[in-house]
Amino acid sequence: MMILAQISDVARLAGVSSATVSRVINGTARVSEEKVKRVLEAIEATGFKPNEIARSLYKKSSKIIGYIVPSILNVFLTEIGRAIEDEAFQNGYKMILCNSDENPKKEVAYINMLTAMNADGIIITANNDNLDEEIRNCPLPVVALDKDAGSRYTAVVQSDNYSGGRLATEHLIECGCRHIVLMRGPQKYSSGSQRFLGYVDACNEHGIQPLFMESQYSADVRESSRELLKRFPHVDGILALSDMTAMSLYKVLFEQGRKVPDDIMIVGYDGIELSSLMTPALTTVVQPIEEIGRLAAKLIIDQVANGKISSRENVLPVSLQMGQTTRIPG
Amino acid sequence: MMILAQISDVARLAGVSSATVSRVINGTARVSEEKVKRVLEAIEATGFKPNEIARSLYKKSSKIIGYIVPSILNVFLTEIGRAIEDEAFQNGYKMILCNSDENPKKEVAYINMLTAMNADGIIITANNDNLDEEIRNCPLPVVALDKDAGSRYTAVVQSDNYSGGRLATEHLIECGCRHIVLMRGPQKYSSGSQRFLGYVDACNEHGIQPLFMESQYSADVRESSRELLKRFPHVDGILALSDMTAMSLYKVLFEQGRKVPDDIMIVGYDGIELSSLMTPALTTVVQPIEEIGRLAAKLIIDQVANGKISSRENVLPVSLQMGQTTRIPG
DNA sequence: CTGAAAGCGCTTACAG
DNA sequence: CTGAAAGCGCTTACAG
Repeated sequence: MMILAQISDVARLAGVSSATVSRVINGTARVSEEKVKRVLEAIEATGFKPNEIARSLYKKSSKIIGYIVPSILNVFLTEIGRAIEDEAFQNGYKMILCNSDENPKKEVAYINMLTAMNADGIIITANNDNLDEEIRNCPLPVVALDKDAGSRYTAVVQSDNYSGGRLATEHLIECGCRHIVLMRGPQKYSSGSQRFLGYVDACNEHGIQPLFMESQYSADVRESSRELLKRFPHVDGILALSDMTAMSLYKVLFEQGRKVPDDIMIVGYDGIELSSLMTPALTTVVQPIEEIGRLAAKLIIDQVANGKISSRENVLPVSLQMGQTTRIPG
Repeated sequence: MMILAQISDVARLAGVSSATVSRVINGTARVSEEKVKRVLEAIEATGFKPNEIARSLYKKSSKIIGYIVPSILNVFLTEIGRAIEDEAFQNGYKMILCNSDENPKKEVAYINMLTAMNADGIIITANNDNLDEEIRNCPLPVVALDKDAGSRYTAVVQSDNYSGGRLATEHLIECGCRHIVLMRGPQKYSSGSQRFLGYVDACNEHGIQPLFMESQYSADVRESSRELLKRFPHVDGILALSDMTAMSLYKVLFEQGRKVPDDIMIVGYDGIELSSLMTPALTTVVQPIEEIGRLAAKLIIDQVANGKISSRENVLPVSLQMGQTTRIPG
């Protein structure tokens, strides 16, 4: 613990005004060579670090990007967070990670908090439909992940969920599956509805009956997995909602003696690091996690710099990564 | 996007001074009933939210706790982060998650950044020994996780690593293992050295030869796992460094046709949510993740309130959670 | 109980 | 090129 030097201490030591010190630090105006030298020495001697709070009060920007997620324990979202943080840091921004705990009140509280802190933007994966009012009233740019482009958001970044659903389904069909069940996410999100559409289209094109059941995003889906096996006893392929749920689903299949991929094949979704560390390694639809996070951060950083959003709707491509939970015959 | 009301707008509308509005908001002094009413109405009408930046400039506190971790992808640390965030939020604090990427420069940059933001404290899992200088010069309380109580930290919170190492070893011995290998973490951390001591003591008491090899904290330890099997072909029990590394280790055992728990038993470490979702469910040493995070946050919050740290050294108890990667004979 | 004033620590027109 | 002054939006002694 020690007392911090202020700009006035530096000014006094260097024999100049605070304004001059500020100019040297920010490079906002020419300062005579000699004074620059004295100021730099004084900064060195005092260990002066500008108070960012005072600076943001004037600048009306705190170089903070808020990232609001329903759960910090969702690895996919955390991996996106890592990319946001990385892009932010490279540009002199910080990221505040806000865990809404799937609690609408906490989401609102965080939006207000970030506004009150002069944050420069918000990246959000909301699980709350009644946030419209808050977002409309929010003076900051709000970038949504995993949403259809609604007028209330400044921009939307997501991956191509339709193709993802399609790709996974076509792969299972290619593997010989004929009774494919989709574990369907909430249809109010594009991740849920678009994947479903991709799945249905692929099924129809191959003369296969689409089968599905509702599922939650939580990591532990053992209960609904058991339910699935009961409702669809002939299932030979399952599209999971995420890699984490695939892991939990696999556990149930194993317990019930259903061999993967011999009896039932599984395709996960997201492509988190874990997917390849599972035993067996998971076949999964890989979202461009790094790009999603970076782009979301970049949109906000550019908006601050240029005053306008460069691209409102952003859909990034997905790909299929084959592991050991599916097998192509022959 | 819309313009924000300021305290002066509220004051004008209510026909009082800014000081009075401030008093009503903060409850710092008595205000006549009638003016309170008018102020409240004006706040409602204008949608006024106090600017936290201006407030923190005066108060020299931004109600922010910084949490610096080597990697946001370390699930154990993220679960602790969830607890910190929760405790923080309940007390009107925010948490800034700082991902140091195992980069010492980034750690220093974040410490400076948090200082410049008037953060109220820092919780850190540093992987950098040369941080002493920065921490000594840091005007904020710094709570370390996973460190021996060094004089440079304001406080330390960790779980009982010695007992953890012991507990896991005794369990494997009880399960009949006689060639137990410890995947040993960096000895500069108490998590590494204390667990090792517990392991060695337990081995010695049972007349078993301690065996170990160095390992990293990264999730993917497949390479060192293969190395382990080569160096210790008779191994019948392995203490992993974490649950994540146990998962990766299991993958290698499976690939090499070593049956778990029949041929080799595994004990993980941490007790993250994932440990029970693995197939087979992992036997692991459970750290009190929730308590660790909450306590670390509480120490900082209390320090702000009372001006002093309530407890400098904090060691929390661990427990063993049995899964399917070990089996007690008979 | 209440307002005018000073101050938190910076930055930037403004005037020279 | 440079300093005195005003201002960012609050809070709190101070005086009444």
